[in-house]
Parts: sequence; structure tokens; C-alpha cells
Amino acid sequence: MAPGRPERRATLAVVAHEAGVSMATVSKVVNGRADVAPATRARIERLLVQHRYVPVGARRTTTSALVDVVFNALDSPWAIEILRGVTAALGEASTQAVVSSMPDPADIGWPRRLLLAGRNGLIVVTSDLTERHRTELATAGLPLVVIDPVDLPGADVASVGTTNWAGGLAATEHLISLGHRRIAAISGPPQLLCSRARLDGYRAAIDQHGIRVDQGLIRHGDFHHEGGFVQALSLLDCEEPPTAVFAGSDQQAFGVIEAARVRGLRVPQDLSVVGFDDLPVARWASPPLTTVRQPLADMGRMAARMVLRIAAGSRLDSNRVELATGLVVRESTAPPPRRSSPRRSPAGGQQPARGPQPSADTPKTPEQQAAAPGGPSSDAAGTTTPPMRGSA
Amino acid sequence: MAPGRPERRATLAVVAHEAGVSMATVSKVVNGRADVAPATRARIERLLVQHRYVPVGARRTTTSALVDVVFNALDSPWAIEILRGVTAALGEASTQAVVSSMPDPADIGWPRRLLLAGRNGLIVVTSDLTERHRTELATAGLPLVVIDPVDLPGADVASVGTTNWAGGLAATEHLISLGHRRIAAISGPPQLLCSRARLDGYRAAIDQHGIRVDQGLIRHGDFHHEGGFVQALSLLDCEEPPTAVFAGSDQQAFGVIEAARVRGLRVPQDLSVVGFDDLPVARWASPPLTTVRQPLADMGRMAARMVLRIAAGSRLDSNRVELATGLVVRESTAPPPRRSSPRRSPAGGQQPARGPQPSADTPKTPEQQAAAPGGPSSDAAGTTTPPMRGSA
DNA sequence: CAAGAGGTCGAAATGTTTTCGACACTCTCG
DNA sequence: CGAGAGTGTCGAAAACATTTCGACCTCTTG
Repeated sequence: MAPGRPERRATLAVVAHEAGVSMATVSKVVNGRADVAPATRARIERLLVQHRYVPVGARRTTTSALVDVVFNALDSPWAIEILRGVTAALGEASTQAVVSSMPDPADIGWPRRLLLAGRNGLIVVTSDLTERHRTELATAGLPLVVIDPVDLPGADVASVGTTNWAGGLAATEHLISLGHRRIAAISGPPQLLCSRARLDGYRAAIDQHGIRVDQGLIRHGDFHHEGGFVQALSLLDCEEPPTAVFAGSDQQAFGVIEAARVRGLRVPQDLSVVGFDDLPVARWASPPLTTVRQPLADMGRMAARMVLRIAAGSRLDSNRVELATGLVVRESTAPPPRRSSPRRSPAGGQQPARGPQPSADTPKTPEQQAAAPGGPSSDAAGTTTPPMRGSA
Repeated sequence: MAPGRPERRATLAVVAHEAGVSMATVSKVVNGRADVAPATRARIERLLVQHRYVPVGARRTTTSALVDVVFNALDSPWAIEILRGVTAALGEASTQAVVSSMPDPADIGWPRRLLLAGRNGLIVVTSDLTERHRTELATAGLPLVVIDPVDLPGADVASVGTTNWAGGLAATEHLISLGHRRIAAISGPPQLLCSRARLDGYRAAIDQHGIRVDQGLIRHGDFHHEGGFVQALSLLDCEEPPTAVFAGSDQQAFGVIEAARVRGLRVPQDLSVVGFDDLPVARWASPPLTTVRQPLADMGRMAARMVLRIAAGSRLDSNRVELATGLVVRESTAPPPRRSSPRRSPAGGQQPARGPQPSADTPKTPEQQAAAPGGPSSDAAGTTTPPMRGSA
């Protein structure tokens, strides 16, 4: 773009001449026809790439460019936030998003189809390509960006994440600073990079304050409601239950809150809960959820920009970008109850009516006042970490 | 497909001949070039459609067919539910979804671009096309299905909706049967078809039980949290506040619950709340939300199937399909408080600790037992209305 | 009314795809 | 072994599509 004269676009004829075949044969390679010998095909393909050949059909300006967006599962509000960012950023480049779920790893034809369909790029969200798929796409030069990679991606794969570790740290430190000492963690699936990072942040905070890390307080679920609910029930039922729970996602946090309710505990008076994500609903939970904000839409936006940049041929500043998380303090966290365990009214029992205690209505956190009338706009305040970009 | 010989695909030349212009001119129309007089362009376009002309460039893509899915806004969990159904159904026909937001009504070129991009269909969600866009797409024969149309669509537009009226009725009757008499409604924007239908269902129920419809208890917001929150605050602050609120969406219902909390009222003891949608989070709210279930994913699935059916050339059984809503009773509804108004602790005050009262833990609704361990799978029980299909 | 500007269109040049037949090779089967 | 059928690979030419550029027209403006 920047350098080099336009220099007469590559044409089938010159490629054919250099390859020592007819135009017809080159055309067949371009269009993926069968009747070309593998060796011939390979030779021609190399030349096509060298010459940056683009078929006229693909050159039509009228055909909108498309980027595939592949989700692991289309089953949480999480996905729509990402998608919003992606479509917004793509839209600025008159490109659109093709949404799909992760294909079966056994589906050998997928990369081929993707390429033949002439997609301009691929964004993969919280899931991983098989090695085979990845290399096939890479050799074909399809721009690829991974959001929240399952595992630490190779240095050659562009990816966008957030500072999960810092988020876990901030959340846990917040709980510690409120006076909590028995803090449980309900994390996501242990094989996910982000789960591990968040959990390590938790461990780091616990450790740093000289609290013993109790393995019994560390649980794993999927990132969904159910996992939080089930694990929380089990935690609350144990000998010496935690006074606070750091959940690996907002959805899990809701499950935890529900579990507390089922057990007759009040949040935050009897149990503090911190989530992770800051989905729009977090502000509207009862009580409004203290959580670690992930700029989901921004992640989508960033990923889309990166794909477009790669597609345009320019190099990325960094192959790995991490956006800042930030703690958003709302009302699901409070100091732990005074007496070591005034809890568990005889199963199914009523809430013990104790004397005057800070009602949920009392302004306590800095965020609360803003939250009541103003709402979400002021939510992002209180970030603990500055934006940071690291190189892989 | 079924009938007719392949009959020599349409070519630029024949269209040019019939239109009485040169191939060059037709090519320009196909590619959206500027230098074609409007009259000429229109004439040629009509012929192109008649001949089902597809440019070779577009023909090359033997791979994935695409359907555009246009959302009014990509900002609620609502959207992802719909999208999930759409992608699932499209996937079965190896078709993919291109997601975008509603284009600017002033964007004259949009239908053109859509057609030139060779899309196989269009699904529009909760929004309306301008008349101009619609007719342009219709004359080009692009398969179109509208989900939850803003207004009653013409008989020639296929659409998918739910039995909003029945849902509003069921929700309100549930509240009435619990003993409520002052029941407020916070509906969506009055210009939306679904808002009006839900509200009319509410009115019908109120009316049928000989209760006076109090206009002061009927409010409108957008379908989001904020609207529910603001309207609920205002309702709770009025002279004779309602004992129950029927919200036009789950998100609004969350806003209502939050408003109750801010005012020191308990749900459901002091205020019953019914939502609409049954988003996955509804089951995980505190308390779990009684709501009217809309089969969002099914709506998406149905719309996708209809688009594919139209694209395949077969006629639809009916141009208008309404899927059944069903009341899901959880724990945000209960009989109204005994004494006419034991409410409002002096602003900002603490919750009055009254004597033994049914704790949230006491099994009360049939759904609760199922909900605790089993969760969402059993949620759909209790539908009030059978599936129904009506013709426009 | 002349000069200029700008819109509309097609001839021809240019580029791409498809069809179809040539050729070479392999694999039967007699 | 050798004829014939089958198959894979490729190119010549035909068919198809797009772009360039100039002709022609109309409308404005001085």
C-alpha cells in the first residue's frame, strides 16, 4: 500500500507464462478444478502467491468482504458482546461477519471451503483450531486472529486476550482488603488459558498476604451458571465454609448467589461474591455484582482491526495484545460476618433477624451512588491496571 | 431444481440483446457502475432478475451459501438466542449467517449490495425495512423473513413471532390468581407490535376480572434494564403503589427488581415481578424470575427454515407463524402482602425484621424443586398455550 | 450560439472461464 | 503381447465478462 507503484496488476497470462503452462491451466488452479496434476498445481500456486494474484471476480468492489467469526458455542451473553465489537470494527471497513460455531475437528474440508469461499480473514473465539487446520490456513495465508486462546498460542498466531492474571489478583485483593480470609475460587475449565491465569492471580494474592492456600476451596466448573451453583453449594456445605467466593465468570457468580440464597445466606452480608466479565446484566443483578471488567466489545474490535491489518498486508505491532481488566466494585462484596460462623439456619430455616446491620441501601462503595440513577455509563471506573501490550 | 431442464444458463449477451443495449452496459449494471441512466438500469435489472442471472465470479463460489441476518441492535442476550437458532438451522443446509446491524434507512445502495453479493436470503430481526428497501428486495426476489416485526407486516412478507398477547394474558392472570389487584405494566416502546400485543393481553386479563384499568399503572420504556428501573422507581414512589409488576422483558424485570431493592422492598414478599422472554439468566436471578417464555432459538430456527424454503422455490404453508409462549413460574411472584401498605421503610432505611415469614427456601412453586438440582432443562414446563399457526 | 461540462453508452481491448479434444499412460482381457 | 477401454493431464479455442476510452448527446453558462 504505502510503498511500490501500482505496477500493472498480476494477470493470469504472466503467471501462466512463468509456470510454462497455458492460461487455462492456471485458471483451473485458481478455481480449484480437479484436472490439474498435484505437482503442476503446487508450482502454479506458488507463483500465484508470489504475484499476489487476485481473480477479477474477487476484485469486484461491490461484493462485500467477509470475515468468518467462529465461536466455540453460541450460548452466552459473552458472545454477543464480542460480536458487537467485531461487527462494529469490521463495518468501518465495509466488511461483514460470518458467524458460525466451531467445526468438527474431523472436518478436513473446512479450511479449503473457507479459502474457496474467498473469506478475507478468520477470527476464532475461545477455542482452538486443530494443528492441521491451523497450518492449512496459515500456508494459504488466511489472516487469523484468536480471541482468548485456549492455550498459549505459537508466536506466529495473532491473539487478543485480557489481563486475566491481574484481574484475578485484583478481585482477590479486594476481598482480602475487606477482611476475608477464607476465600474460595470457582474457576473455569482448567485446560483454558484464561481460567488458569485468573486462578493464578487469585493464588498470588492469597499467597502474598500470607494466607494458606486451601486446595479444598478451589473448584472448577464450566463457565456457566450451573457450574457456579453446584460448586458453591458444595463449598457452603463443607465443614468450614468460605466467607467469599471469587467466581471465574459472571454467570458462575450468579450461580453462586443463587446457591447462597438457597442456603439461606445473604449476599453480601453472609457471603461476598466477585464475578468476572462485567456482562451488562452484572450491574442489574440483586445485589449488583462486584466483578472484574473485561472489555469484551473492545476485544472484538481489536481482533477485527488486527485481521483487517493482516489482510491489508501490513505487519502487526505485536502478535499478542492484552487489554486491561479492571475491578468494578458494586454491592455483592462486604466485610465478612463478625462471628466466625453465625450461619446455616437449620436447613430450610428462616433468616435470623439480627439487630441493625448495614442495609444494602447504605452508600458504602464509591460506585453505588453513581449506579442508582446514572447506571452503566460510570461503571468502568476503578480499573486497577493500565492498558498493556506485550509481545509473545 | 425439481422441474425444468438446465436450459443454458443466462448470459450477459442475451440480456443485453433483450434490453436493446450492449453487453458492456449490462455488465456495468451488474457491477453497480455509475454511468448508466436510471431508466436503463431499471430495465436491465428487471431482465437480470427475470433471467436469474448470476455473474460468473459469483458462480465460482460453489461453497457456502449465505443469509444475511440483520439486527436492530446487537446489544442484548436476546439477540444471541435468536442467532443460535438461526445458525443451527442454516447449518443444516450448509448455509452460514452474515450478521449485521440495521443499515441507515438513507442508505439507498444497501439492497443492491446485498443482491450483488449474491446472498441467498435475508432475516430481519425486530426492526423494519423502509418501504423502499423492501420493495427493491422484493422485486429482486430475495427471500425475506422478519422476526418479531415492528408492525403488522403486509401479507406478502413472511414473518415469525410469538403469541405475545397470550403471554401478556397468562402473566397477568397468574398475578391476579395470586390475589394481586394493583398490577402495573411496564411495556416496551408503544410503536412495537409485540409491546402492544403484550400490553393488550395484560389489559384483557385485568378487564376480564373486573378490575379497573388504571392508566397510571401503565408505563413504557425501552426493553432494557434502565427503562424498567426508572419506571419502577416512579411507580413505587406514587401514592398507591402496585403490588405486582408485569414487565415487558426480562431485562426490564431485572430493572424492576433492582428498583425494589433500592427502595427496600423484597421480591416477591413485597412486590411480585413477572418478566417476558425467559432469557437463560432469568432462572439465575435472585430470586429466580417468573416470566413468560419465548422460544427465541426456535424462532430463529423457524425463520431460517422459512428463508431456505423460499429460496428453494417452494411456497410456505403460511406467511405468518406464531410460536407459543408459556408462563414459567419461579420465585419472583407471590401473593400480595397482607396489610394494604406496610411498606416503605423511611427512605434509605433498613429492612424491617418482621416475624417468621415464608423464607425463600420454602418450596412453594412447583418449579422450585426441579430448579435447584436439575436446572434449566425442565424450565419450559407449564406452557399455557399450544403451538399455533395462523395465516395473515 | 459557442464553448464547456457532464452524463450515457458502445466498440474494442483486455482478461477469465469453460468446453472439448489430444495425448499419454495404465489397466484389463483375449 | 497387443488391442481397446479407461483415466488423468493439459491446452486451443470458444464463450463469457469487464474495462477503457472516445463518441455523442444534452444542458448550462457567458
